[in-house]
Amino acid sequence: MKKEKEATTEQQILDAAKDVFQSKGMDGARMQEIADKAGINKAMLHYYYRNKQLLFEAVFKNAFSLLAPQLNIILNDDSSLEHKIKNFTFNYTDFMIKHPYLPNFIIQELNRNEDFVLKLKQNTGFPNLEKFKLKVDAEINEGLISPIDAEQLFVNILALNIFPFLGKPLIKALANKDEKTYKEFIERRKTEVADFIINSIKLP
Amino acid sequence: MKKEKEATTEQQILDAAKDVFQSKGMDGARMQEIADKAGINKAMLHYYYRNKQLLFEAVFKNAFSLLAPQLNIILNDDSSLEHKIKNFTFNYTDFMIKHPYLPNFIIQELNRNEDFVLKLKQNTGFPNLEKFKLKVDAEINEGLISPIDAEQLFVNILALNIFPFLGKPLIKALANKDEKTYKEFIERRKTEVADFIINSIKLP
DNA sequence: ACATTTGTTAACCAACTGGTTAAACTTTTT
DNA sequence: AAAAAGTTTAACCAGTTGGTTAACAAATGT
Repeated sequence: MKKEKEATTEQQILDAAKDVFQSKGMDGARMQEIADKAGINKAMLHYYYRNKQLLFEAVFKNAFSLLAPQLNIILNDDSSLEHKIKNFTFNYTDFMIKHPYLPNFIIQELNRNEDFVLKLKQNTGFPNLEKFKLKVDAEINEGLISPIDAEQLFVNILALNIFPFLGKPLIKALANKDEKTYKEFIERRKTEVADFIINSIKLP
Repeated sequence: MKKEKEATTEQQILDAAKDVFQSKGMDGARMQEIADKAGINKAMLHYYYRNKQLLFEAVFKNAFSLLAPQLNIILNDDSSLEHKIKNFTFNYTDFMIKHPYLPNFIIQELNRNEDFVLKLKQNTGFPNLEKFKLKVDAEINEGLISPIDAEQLFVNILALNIFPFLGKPLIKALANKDEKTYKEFIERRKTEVADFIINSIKLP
């Protein structure tokens, strides 16, 4: 067997499948289009991944494994809440600028098949809120921030960071933005969102 | 022609199409399933709506025409920003609890076909930000709120209100919530989100 | 050297999909 | 009451789709 090419073909398929699935979704994607983009015969897709569903799951798990570490930036480091929020907002936004299809792909497919998330939760490294909750409660007790439910705060942080990518076409339409001004708008959010959150919770 | 039944068949199709399109999206929806759900022959779909694309557009415009007035709650009334935010947050969340598929459907299909939004913008009643911007700037000048870009604020408001519905499966997984605790979580947001926003921008 | 395993292709297939057609039935018009 | 217009159905159709097969090519083991 050809060691190098073996890995390459399988990877070529995965790369092509990522492109097609992320832009068209499970239902809109076509096996033939993936094969064409990978520059190989359609039968190879089945040779390496058996069927569309398994190929899709490989792509999806890959995508989620990119997102999970981003979430752990805010959930599992030991810095102050203020630092967590600034760090996460900046990193996450920067990361998403480089992977613009990712949030929509994950949200869309998670909604299409709610049971699918159960498979992900079995993975080690699936993000966990416990440490974040403790930190929030600790800072409340120290009088550093005003009382707030940690889960609500976490969803607020996610919302403010993820929504601008999910709702890109809506935002462009509502605010009359073209691609350039939209990007500038997102760029500004790298710091503005963190300030917005911290303003809301920090005590003087 | 039968006046009553004429309207009814067309409406039955639209209702069935709404169900199927909103839960499966354009690509995942099947004309046969819509016909079955409407209890009629598949040919009738084409008789009334010509083809899948036009039927889809009818459903989509219908859905968007439900959303637009919700946005105008915050954009076009004359009350204070604080009142706008409280009013919008409460109304929007309450509305979405009753139409849970709506946000995901709109966001998903807007992302699938970015050009599609252009058709919507031609509609009269398409939400417009101008009045909201003036109000924000006015309250900044009056010293009521801290300086903030009106568009950023508006996207923040949208994000905090819409994301919890878009990211429902993700939130349920990350926070270990079942359907019941998720609903309680959303219910609390009707007031908490408004407080979170106002806390962030209001000056003492 | 040669048999075995692994990788690749072209051709094929059954099921499905959106859409059409022609005829039947119903309501409205004249 | 008959013609015209509108509504509904069953059967059909061509193109597409995910997936299979059988034969061929390349690498590997012995």
